[in-house]
Amino acid sequence: MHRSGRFTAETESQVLDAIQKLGFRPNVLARQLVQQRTTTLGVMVGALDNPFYAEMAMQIERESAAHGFHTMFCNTYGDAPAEIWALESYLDYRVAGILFVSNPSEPKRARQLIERRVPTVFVTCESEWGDVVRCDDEEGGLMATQHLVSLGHRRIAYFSDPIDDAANQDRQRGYAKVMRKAALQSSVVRWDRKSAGVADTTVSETVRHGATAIFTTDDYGAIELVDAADRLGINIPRQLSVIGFDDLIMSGLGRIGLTTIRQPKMRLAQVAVSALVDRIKGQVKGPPVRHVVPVELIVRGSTAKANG
Amino acid sequence: MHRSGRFTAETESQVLDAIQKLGFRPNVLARQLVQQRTTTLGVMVGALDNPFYAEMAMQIERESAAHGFHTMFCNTYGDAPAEIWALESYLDYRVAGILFVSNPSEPKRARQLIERRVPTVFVTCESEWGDVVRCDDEEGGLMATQHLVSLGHRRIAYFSDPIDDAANQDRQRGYAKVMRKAALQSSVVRWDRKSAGVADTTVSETVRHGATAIFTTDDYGAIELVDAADRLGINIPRQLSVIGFDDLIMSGLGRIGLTTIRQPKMRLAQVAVSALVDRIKGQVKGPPVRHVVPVELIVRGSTAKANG
DNA sequence: GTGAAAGCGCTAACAC
DNA sequence: GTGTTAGCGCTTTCAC
Repeated sequence: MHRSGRFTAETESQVLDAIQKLGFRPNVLARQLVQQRTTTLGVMVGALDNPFYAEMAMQIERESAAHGFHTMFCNTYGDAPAEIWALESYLDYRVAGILFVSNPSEPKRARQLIERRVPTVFVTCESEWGDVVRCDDEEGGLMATQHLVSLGHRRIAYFSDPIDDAANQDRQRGYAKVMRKAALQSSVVRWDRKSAGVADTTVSETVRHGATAIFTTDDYGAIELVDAADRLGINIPRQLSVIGFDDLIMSGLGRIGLTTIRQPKMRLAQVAVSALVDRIKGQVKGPPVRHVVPVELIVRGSTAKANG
Repeated sequence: MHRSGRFTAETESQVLDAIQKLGFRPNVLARQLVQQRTTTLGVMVGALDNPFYAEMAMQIERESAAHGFHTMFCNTYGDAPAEIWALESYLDYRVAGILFVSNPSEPKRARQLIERRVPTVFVTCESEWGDVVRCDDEEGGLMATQHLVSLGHRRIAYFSDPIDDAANQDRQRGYAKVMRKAALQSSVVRWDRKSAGVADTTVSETVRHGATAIFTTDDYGAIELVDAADRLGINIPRQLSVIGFDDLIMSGLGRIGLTTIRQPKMRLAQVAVSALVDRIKGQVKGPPVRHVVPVELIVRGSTAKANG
């Protein structure tokens, strides 16, 4: 604005009033076009009806806004074409950066589309070429399994996600390490939770085979297992201990009371958005950076001493 | 594309290859600038860590994508300045339309900012000047209360949200109508769920005053009440029936088992996005339109016959 | 300091 | 049809 003495204060305020009244707003599109940079972030997130993603999305949006960035969201929903469409749109919009909250369904395509073109950060998931912000998933797996072992459980099953991503693998590795150390036999169950009734049969099988505890790769799955156990009349935690991973808001409800490994979602979002913004501003250059955020064991009612 | 015989097929495919290889993508900003229209939608949504908003956000994003529109989200979080910032940003971005999923915290400011400038649809909330897509909230209130009355309850309390929006009022009106008709005394409790321990004292008070049933204005609140009742040792539904509103995914969990009035979230999103797109394309003109979507009673375990 | 001019990457309108 | 041109609304540069 030209604040010279050229115009009287009156004229100036009249102009300002007019701007207010007419609701004039500078055109961001034009500015961004000429400046060759935007303040838009593209966020790829698994379905928002999964509370973990919803909670992450919320934190990311808040954090981005705090940095002056606007967020465009896409529920990938495991739908590869939709994901590619969104990714291409982000490029067309010349987003300043991209945030993956869940693994791309077509990692190679995603990579060739965006690598070296727009800064990208992977939160809660893995990548060979972009910055990664993750919890210490192996440590979490260790803590979860150790918790169960220290409660006297000997037959502990690990329930893995059908989407076998890095987080899942690391948690499983933590599990396997503790089991080996304790000279216990590992038992990994991969279940497809999409199909109805699968939880029931899987839990029932697992218990029939003698398991007294289950470590599930995420809370949302754990809650389904608890639901199944309830239906089957299997008492939790008396007959079966269940521990999850994530610490969703709903996991803390009295009726759910899920013991779990907490992922600090706000912290993850903060680190991820900061990392992305640093890349965008060019304050960080060079090879991919990895950020690891610590996890925490939250003990609630779904785990108890093994009887006998 | 110029598909004349001017160039050989070979040349053409070479060019196309180059486009692919270099990852050329047309600049949406430039196109939108010259076309004077965008395919971006701005969505104002209460905090995404509230499952109702998360579920709505997901449906809206999916539906928008199906119409070829991109969504920018803002968690209002009841934070008026953040909301205004987002709204102004949407205008700066020249969004094609705006969707309110929760009431603006500053309705007047919001109105003067966007009215007659960009098409706006209010889903699940109310407006005097924009299109509205809502459930039949009064009918829902009627159904919920009728359900409790028909179970033999005489002292039924209505738990209202501190944010006394139109949806809340309509549900309350439905409640009041049924109570009057049944010659029962209404009892409306307004509680501020933000403060800790409030649920406990409020529930305890309500039961002490003789209530055997509570109708809460939303499931998320109802679940908190159930949690409180559990802590207080009040058995649900034996001593206290609880019915909510929304039908969140988590309300259907065995351990929650909340009787509720379902808002069809997918349908709401479809109608809302269609209405908005119609306005954007100019296929609908003139005064605000109201769309009403029917609700449905879902009976689960949190309500039962009144004893005595 | 101030004002004019160039140009960001597209689309639409217009001659040819 | 096909090639050229103007211009969307800004920022930046460069004379003055």
